[in-house]
Amino acid sequence: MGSRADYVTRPREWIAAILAREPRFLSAAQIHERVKRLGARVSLSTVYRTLDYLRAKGDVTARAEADGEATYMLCEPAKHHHHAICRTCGRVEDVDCSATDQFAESLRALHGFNIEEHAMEFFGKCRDCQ
Amino acid sequence: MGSRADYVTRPREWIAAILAREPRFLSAAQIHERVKRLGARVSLSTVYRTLDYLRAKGDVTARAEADGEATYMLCEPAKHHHHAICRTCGRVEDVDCSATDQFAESLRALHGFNIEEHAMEFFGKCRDCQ
DNA sequence: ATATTTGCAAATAATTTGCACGTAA
DNA sequence: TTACGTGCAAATTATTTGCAAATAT
Repeated sequence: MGSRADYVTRPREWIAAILAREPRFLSAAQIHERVKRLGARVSLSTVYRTLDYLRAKGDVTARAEADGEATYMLCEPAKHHHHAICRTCGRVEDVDCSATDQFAESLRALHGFNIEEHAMEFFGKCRDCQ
Repeated sequence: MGSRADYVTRPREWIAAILAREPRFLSAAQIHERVKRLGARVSLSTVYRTLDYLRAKGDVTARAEADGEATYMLCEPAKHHHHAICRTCGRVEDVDCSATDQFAESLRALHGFNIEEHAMEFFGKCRDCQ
């Protein structure tokens, strides 16, 4: 059934290497592309399975793009934080969330990131479901 | 090419009626289901096309669920606001974003909504792309 | 030696599209 | 009448899965 041995294999090393050098969310197809460009032959299904494996390990965060395509990035969700995503190049900066109001300011000061738009979602229990 | 006549048709009426009575994000398949339950026969492709049409009109907002499935809700994105989504029933409350820090408090006070988790995303230009 | 991982090809699932027919204006 | 909308079936796209062969331990 599920794996529990954590074998170190070539495909896993290639995929981890790609993720390690790109601070942006990449789709399975994009990762597959880049692995091939590095001269390795890894099947697309292995890319998917490896990404699931890394996500289960807590090393990778997944995101659904607007069109529904899944994208992945090295990032420990355990440490609660948010993302500043560049509209032009996709680069992701981590942002902590201690002082919500200072976000914009600290983003500009610390990361040189200029917010043009933001989206927030709150999850919890509504009036009727408490 | 694109439509510009806005015909009022049965399928559009059914679908709008479903959306109007559900304050939660619904998938195309769910909407299709409900329309059928009301005794109407509308094809799934028409559901998709109608949702696109309503989104283009600015009446509907779309969202990608965690698994990538698209969901839709009546909601004017023109008026910038955020969403509080119930983890149990999916009910969505609109939240304005004037005073970020008071969100949690005003959500509890105004909507009886208890935040358990939140996600934020910032879009803009990073250092290198300004 | 043996449990895990991989590749390949086929299976799914969500969404889109071509086209002939139906319908609102 | 005629431009627009719909249904149906087939095409696409992203992702998953079965299984035999390859590989890490």
